Amino acid sequence: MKDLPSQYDHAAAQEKWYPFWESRGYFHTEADDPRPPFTIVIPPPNVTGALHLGHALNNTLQDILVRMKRMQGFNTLWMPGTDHAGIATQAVVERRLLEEEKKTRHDLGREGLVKRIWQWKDQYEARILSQLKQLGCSCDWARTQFTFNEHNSRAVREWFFRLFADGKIYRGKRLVNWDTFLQTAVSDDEVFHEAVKGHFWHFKYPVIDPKPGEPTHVTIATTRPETMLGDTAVAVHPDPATEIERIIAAFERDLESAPDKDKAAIAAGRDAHLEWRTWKLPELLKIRDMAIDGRMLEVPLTGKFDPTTGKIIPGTNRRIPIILDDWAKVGIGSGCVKITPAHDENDYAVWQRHPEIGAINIMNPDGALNESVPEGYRGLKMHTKARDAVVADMEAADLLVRVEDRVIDLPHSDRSKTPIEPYLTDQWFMKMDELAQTAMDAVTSGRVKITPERYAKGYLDWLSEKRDWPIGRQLWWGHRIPVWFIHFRNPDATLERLESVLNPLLAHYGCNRDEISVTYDVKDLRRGIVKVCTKSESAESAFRKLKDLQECTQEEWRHSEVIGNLQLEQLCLKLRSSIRLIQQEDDVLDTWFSSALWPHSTLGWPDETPELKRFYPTSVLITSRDIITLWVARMVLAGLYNVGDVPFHEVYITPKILDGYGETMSKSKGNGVDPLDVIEKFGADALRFGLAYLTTDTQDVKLPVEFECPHCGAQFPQTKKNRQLARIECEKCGKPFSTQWAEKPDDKALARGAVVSERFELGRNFANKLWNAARFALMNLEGYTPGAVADKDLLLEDRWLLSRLATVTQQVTDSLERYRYADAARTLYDFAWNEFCSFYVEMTKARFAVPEQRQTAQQVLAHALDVLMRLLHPMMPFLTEEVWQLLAQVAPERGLAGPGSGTTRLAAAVESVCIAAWPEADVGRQDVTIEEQFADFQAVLGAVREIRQRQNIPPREEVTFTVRCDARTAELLRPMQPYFTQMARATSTAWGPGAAAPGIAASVTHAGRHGAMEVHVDLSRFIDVAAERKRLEKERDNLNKQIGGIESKLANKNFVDRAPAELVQQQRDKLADLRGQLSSVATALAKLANR
RNA sequence: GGGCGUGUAGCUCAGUUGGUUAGAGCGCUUGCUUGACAUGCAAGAGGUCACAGAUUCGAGUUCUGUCACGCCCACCA
Repeated sequence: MKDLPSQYDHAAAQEKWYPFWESRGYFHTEADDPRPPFTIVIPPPNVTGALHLGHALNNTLQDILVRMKRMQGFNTLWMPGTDHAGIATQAVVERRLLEEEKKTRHDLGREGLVKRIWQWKDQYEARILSQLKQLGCSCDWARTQFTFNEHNSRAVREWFFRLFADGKIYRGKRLVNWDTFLQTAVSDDEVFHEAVKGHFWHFKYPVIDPKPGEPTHVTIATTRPETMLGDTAVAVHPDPATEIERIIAAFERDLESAPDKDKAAIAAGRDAHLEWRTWKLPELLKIRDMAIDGRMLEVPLTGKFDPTTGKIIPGTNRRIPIILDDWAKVGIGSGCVKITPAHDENDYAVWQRHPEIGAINIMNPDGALNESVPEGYRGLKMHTKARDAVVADMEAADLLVRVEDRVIDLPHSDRSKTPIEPYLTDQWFMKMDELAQTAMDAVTSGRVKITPERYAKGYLDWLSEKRDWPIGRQLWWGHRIPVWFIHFRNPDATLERLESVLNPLLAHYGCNRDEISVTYDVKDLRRGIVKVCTKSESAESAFRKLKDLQECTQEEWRHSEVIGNLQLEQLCLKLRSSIRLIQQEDDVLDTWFSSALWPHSTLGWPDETPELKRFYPTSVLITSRDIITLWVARMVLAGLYNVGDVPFHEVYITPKILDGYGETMSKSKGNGVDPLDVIEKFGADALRFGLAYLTTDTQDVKLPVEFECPHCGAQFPQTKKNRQLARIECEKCGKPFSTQWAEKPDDKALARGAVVSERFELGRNFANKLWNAARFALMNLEGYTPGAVADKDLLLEDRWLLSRLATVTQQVTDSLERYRYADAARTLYDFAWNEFCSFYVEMTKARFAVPEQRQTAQQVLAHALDVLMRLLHPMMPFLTEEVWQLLAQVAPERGLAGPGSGTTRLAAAVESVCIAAWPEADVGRQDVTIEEQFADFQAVLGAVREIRQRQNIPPREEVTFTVRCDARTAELLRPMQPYFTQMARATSTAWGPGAAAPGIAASVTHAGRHGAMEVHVDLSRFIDVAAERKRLEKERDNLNKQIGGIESKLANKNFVDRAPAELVQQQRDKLADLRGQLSSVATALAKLANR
């Protein structure tokens, strides 16, 4: 034991104990285990990249809970796994493909790309799982899941099929956020807005055959001029005259009620509108009348292109109506607004109100203009070349009125970081009305409880909109939507043929009627199309077979298997004659569609597995707040729909870790922290403890980060400037290095520097403190013999420690059960450091020197260390295991029962702290009196130390002191003499009411349990009069201030009458006590004055 | 524009139902190579609890308003 290093070696402990736990199967659990279950499913990390600090936090919090519950005797299952993260993963692989091989996905083809992504997934999944293990996560690895593995694919197909058969899935034209780089729709949640510098162009559209007195042109303005090629109308407000009056009146009202400082701005707004009324309204009214009259406008640049001149043939431009719609705002610009239904959200809404204007899609999926525009523009990218061309041509045609600079909040795709184009496409949707309601009910009824509660509001607000969920993605990486389109040649006979031709063939190829679901809408049916959803892989392969038979050439047909089977051949001929096309859906499902099933699919659904019965609903979900809607809400509705029960009873939302500037950490910003860097530098225990310590009531937490130079080890703060660099130069030694998080290190050979945070020093230091306390205990447990400890042998400090230990056990358990991680961490930190180490361990030093006290001290120390390790284990698993194992070598049997029994509760320690029982609070040991008595001891000790320090008494010098206090306190303190010697090099010469102050002394007065305690340190050899006087005067002033405060309080009749009597009395006692202290101080001061 | 949250020591944060002199870690000052630990020990300095009102005997804590900051949602031809 003696050769234990004086510093805790976290790397060695991590290397040793994780494999130990895993090999013993502590993390594995079975469904037939009779103990009550406790289940958590991991929020599956995306396989896009390595884990970051946010994951470390989230998973640490889960592990803390899981480890505590395991110790509490639950059958504990923590289900691990990863998410295929459709768009994100495909995007990252495609980006790499382009960078490293200059290839696009089309060069590889669907199969080729998907194969690449699987390779990526294997690589990162392995890395992620390894990171979790290094963090110490006690997941049941044998059950590791992946959202896109075979089983989960089956679950996804099953859910889709049920929804499809239930009529909750439909396909419709919708304006979507189109990512022209990835060529897919992205959801609103995957779009971020970024302010960019842009322009506001004012164009003139000619009026066709203007009558005398009518304007010849209508002016419109746009930030996206290229969209004019898809304009199908210009809108004006139906009643601009009334509307402008209403607006002006509103300004007047605001002006009256607004505070003075805002008045100028409001007046300016009103004046602008007054001016508009004067100058713009008359013309707008004319245009309004023209709209009523059904007059048309010409959209420039949309006519027939003449290749010989390179110009538009005059008179061929598209003609569009002027329509009345209050989307057109009054008081701004000309009051007219162009309408491009296929490329703008609001214009799309206008089209819904005016279906007759139609919509023209002018864009290809790649963001270039399509054949709906004149030849000269085709193939130009919308927001770059097409825009320039349109603006140039409008200017050349003298139809550009003016251009303004303007900052535009441009939507960007979160995945590709390119601008979004609104785009009209066919998309798959899930009807949300009823499903959303069930998810809302689950929370309002309390079946699912969200902590902290405030997050329930966002959840409910979002769901209450009940917006249908666009579930399709135009990607290759993901669950392919299991739908086939069957195009019949004769629309009239569609349904009949479906049953008479398709069904027997499907059956022949191994697909039964109940494995498919058929749907069609009126529009489809008119064109002879039905959609068929396949439930199983066998149904899927039957369709592939049918598709082959339908498409095959004469030659292939002659060699096909159907030849020779007369009945089959007949059917297939019918198939070929009645069906024009069999088409498989290309889209894949939104990632969240499969994530929504996570809690039940990972437990075996759709099969009725023992796991599903045993572990579902899970106990709690721990996740971050930005996916409450995307993920949590959808899991709730999916669970209710598929299994009929909520997926979890509680949801705990974690804090968010921000950098020193309060910004979210991200790879692209370069401010992320790799948990492995922290683990390497400070240890997993330090990281975990530090994270738990930060987890207050979902406060966001700022974590300033530093770079660590790989050459000289110097640390310097990360700034907004240096974190953007791919190559960072050390501020100390000047040598360059890169960081893992830099997006593109320009030099791969560059040494990698870590990004760390000094905030984790707290945990590292704490771990080391605990390690050394344990080391001390182990050294002094030599000769430990398990045996009974009689209550009477317990000294004051033993009773104090056991009382505190009981309280701490209660507090930690309670805090963790309520997700108050920081409270639990702080409680343990304070207790272990300031009570266990600073007092108890210190005091045992004296006792180990006294043979008859040695054994009791050893037993209490071993017991306390045992309990402390168990309490700390969820937060610091490696350190506690290391200590646990060492302790087992010297004290294999230990334990202490509640009071009164007079015996120890000796028990052989179990083989790992992982599976040790969670401590139960010995409430019988809790004793307020003992704790107060101990506080008196601490106060006297503190007073002596304070005087020594203040008087600059050399540490080696012995001092003597007296304590004037009541007799009872004196009785308690007298036996503590050895501790004063050891902890303050001080010897008491008198205790009690009669103890007099030495002639020359420095004094401190302290409010004790039974009146004031005066501590006098004999200073005849050391006195520093000036210092002491200064101190006493300060003390006197402080006392006077307090006395004044209480006196005025007590003089207040209201206080005396209305405050609780108890409190008033308390104040009176306090006042008396303070006055006593004041007089002692005065006496001491007077004495000094005489010197 | 709507919602949620946050302003407490130089920095990062605690402060549970209103009730002694508002706490911790880091940093800072002073003194210590104390036989567990310098990743440590002892002592100390440092705060008008964003601001203004209200309720109350009493407000960091409750209410109203103001200012600043952050996040989410919606919108911006």
